[in-house]
Amino acid sequence: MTDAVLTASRLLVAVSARSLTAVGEDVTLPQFRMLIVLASRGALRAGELADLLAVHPSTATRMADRLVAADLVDRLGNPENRREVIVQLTATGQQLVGDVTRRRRSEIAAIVERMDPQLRGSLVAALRAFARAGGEPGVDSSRDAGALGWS
Amino acid sequence: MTDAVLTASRLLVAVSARSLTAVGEDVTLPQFRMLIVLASRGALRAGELADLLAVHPSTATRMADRLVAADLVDRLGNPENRREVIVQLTATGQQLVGDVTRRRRSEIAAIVERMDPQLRGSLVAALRAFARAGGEPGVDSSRDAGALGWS
DNA sequence: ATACACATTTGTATAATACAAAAGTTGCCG
DNA sequence: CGGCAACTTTTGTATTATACAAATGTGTAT
Repeated sequence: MTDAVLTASRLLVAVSARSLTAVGEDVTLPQFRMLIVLASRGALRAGELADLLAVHPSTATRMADRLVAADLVDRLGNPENRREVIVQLTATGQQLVGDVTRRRRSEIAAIVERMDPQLRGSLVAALRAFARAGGEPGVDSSRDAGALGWS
Repeated sequence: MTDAVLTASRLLVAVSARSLTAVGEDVTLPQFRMLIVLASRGALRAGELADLLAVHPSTATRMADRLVAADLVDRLGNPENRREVIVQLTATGQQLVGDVTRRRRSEIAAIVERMDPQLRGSLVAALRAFARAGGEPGVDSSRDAGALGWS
C-alpha cells in the first residue's frame, strides 16, 4: 500500500518539477515553494515565512535575498514595527506562479482524465482517510497543500 | 483530488524524516536515499547509482565520499574493468537501513490500522490507477518505490 | 597505434541549510 | 526615565547537495 502511495507521490513531484522547468525561469524548487506560500497567503513577515516553509529563519532571509535579486519578491519595512520585515510577490512573481500553476493543473487534469472514472472517486475518499489516520498536530493538511501549490 | 494525494504524500515524507532522526545517526535524507538504493539493489557502479538517484555523476561521487568517511559504504575497485568503481554497504550501513526501515514500517502500519478497513482496499486500487494513468518512460514505479525505501 | 568512447573524479560555482552571535526594536518595570 | 529582557532579522561560518566543464584513466575498434 505504501508502495502505491509513494509511486503516486513521485509522479506528482515529477509533474511539479516539469511544470517549473517548462516555464523556463531560473527558479529552484525551494524558491518556488516560497513564491507559492506568498501567493496563497499574501504578504508575510520573514519569520512567518520561515515557519510555513519549516526552515530556519536565516534560510528564509537568504532565499528571499535571491528572489529579490530576481525581482520576484519585494522586501518592505513595516513603519508600525520596525523590527519586522514584510515580504511580498512582485507582479513578475505573481505571473510566474500563475503560469506554473496553470501548466501543472492541466498536466494533472490530463492524468485524471485517463483514469477509470470509478476509481477516481474512491481515490479521494481513501486518501482523505489515510491522511486523517496519520493526522497529527504538526501536519495541517490545508496549509501543506497550499504550501505545495495544490490548494 | 490532487490536494488529497499531496497531503498523503507529505505525511509519508514526514514519517520518513522522523524515522531517520529517531535512529540518531547523522545522515541526511539524500544520503539515506543512496543507502536505500544500495540495500535494495546490492553493490552498484557509481554511474548506475547516479542514474538511479537521478543526480549528476559527480554528485554521487561526493555523496559516496561522505558515506565512506562515515563507514556506511565501501568503494571497491573492479579488477575486471578498472574504470568502474563499485559501491556497496558496509555492515554498519546495512544495520542503519534495517533500523530505519523497521521503524518506518511500524509507523505506517499504525496509520493504516486506524483507517476504515473498507477504504484501505480502495486506496491501493485507486493509487495504482493514478500512477498508471500518469505512467511514462521515465517513471518506473518499482524502481522509484525501491529508491525511496518503500518496496 | 591511434583515436574515439566510456567512467569516474576534480575544479569551480551556487543554493539550501543550520547554528551561533550580533544588531536593532519594543515593551515593561522599578 | 533608564535599563534590561524578549523579539525579529540579519550576518558569520560551516556543511551538504547540486551542476557543468575539464581532466584523468581505461577499454575498444579501425
